[in-house]
Amino acid sequence: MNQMLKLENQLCFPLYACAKEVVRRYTPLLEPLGLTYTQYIAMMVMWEHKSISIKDMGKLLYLDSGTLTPMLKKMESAGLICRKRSEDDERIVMVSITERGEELHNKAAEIPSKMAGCLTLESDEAMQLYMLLHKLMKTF
Amino acid sequence: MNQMLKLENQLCFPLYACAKEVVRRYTPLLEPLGLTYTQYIAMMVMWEHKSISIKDMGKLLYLDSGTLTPMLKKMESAGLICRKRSEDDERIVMVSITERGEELHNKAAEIPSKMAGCLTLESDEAMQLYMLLHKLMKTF
DNA sequence: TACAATTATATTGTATAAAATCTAAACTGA
DNA sequence: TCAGTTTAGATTTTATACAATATAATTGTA
Repeated sequence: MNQMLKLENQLCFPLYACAKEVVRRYTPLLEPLGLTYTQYIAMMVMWEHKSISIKDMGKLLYLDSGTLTPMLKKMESAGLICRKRSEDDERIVMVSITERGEELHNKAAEIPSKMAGCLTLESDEAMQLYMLLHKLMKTF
Repeated sequence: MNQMLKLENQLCFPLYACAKEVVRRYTPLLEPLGLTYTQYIAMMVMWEHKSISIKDMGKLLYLDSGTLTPMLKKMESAGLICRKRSEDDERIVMVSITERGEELHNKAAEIPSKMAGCLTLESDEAMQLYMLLHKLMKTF
């Protein structure tokens, strides 16, 4: 049996499994905010940028319009953001944060520390992991 | 603005984004085998175990029956595996690899090295990442 | 041995994801 | 200037994922 084709010898599998499990741990923390994980990272973009095109949000989140369009429409009907075509260039849809979206920022404040408390890495290990993942991301 | 609620300060986001991008890089490599990434890791389990219950496969892959049941049915109709209820305990569905499933093992042999070639990590960095992810997985 | 609790899988509903295709708007060069 | 190309989003299709619920088989126990 090809040893490389064993799960335990794979680098990509723990990456895939860890990511899923971490996202799953977010679910109960985000539920009171009415957000899914993907919506939460979209809100992070909105809290920082206030207004941004769908294209630029897609670059930041590594998501395409097939994922973003329906999700942003849901978030709009939840009153967190609004979508409006740019007047300069009608191809571009600008997404802007609403009052209601800003209010969620306070409620979300405690989430990062709560998540950090769930994970078993020491802070130097977390930093190492952070750097390795960023280096790996440069591949893409 | 809460600095912790910025994408760039998150540990979980690069984990999530990396995992997605890596899986995306598998797609063209797996296409000739007619497999998706999730089906590929399920085949890894089958190549190693030959026969296993859905429950045990779920533990290995961190997937539940809601994901596995429909996927394994597809893989069965593709002739890669067969599903059969255990005679000892009718609740258990045993999944077994077929000839056709075994044949795919050879075709898959070159995939791990091709993927490794796509990634920009040095081998010691890859090993570090491997260990950190496994440590993180122990949280779950 | 009934019967409550547990277990393994299946089903349903909701939410991503990504590839492929489509559409309308904007750009570009002869 | 206008046909061809590019670009930004939307749509469609297919495939996960997971929570919640349902169901049938098995087990534990009074």
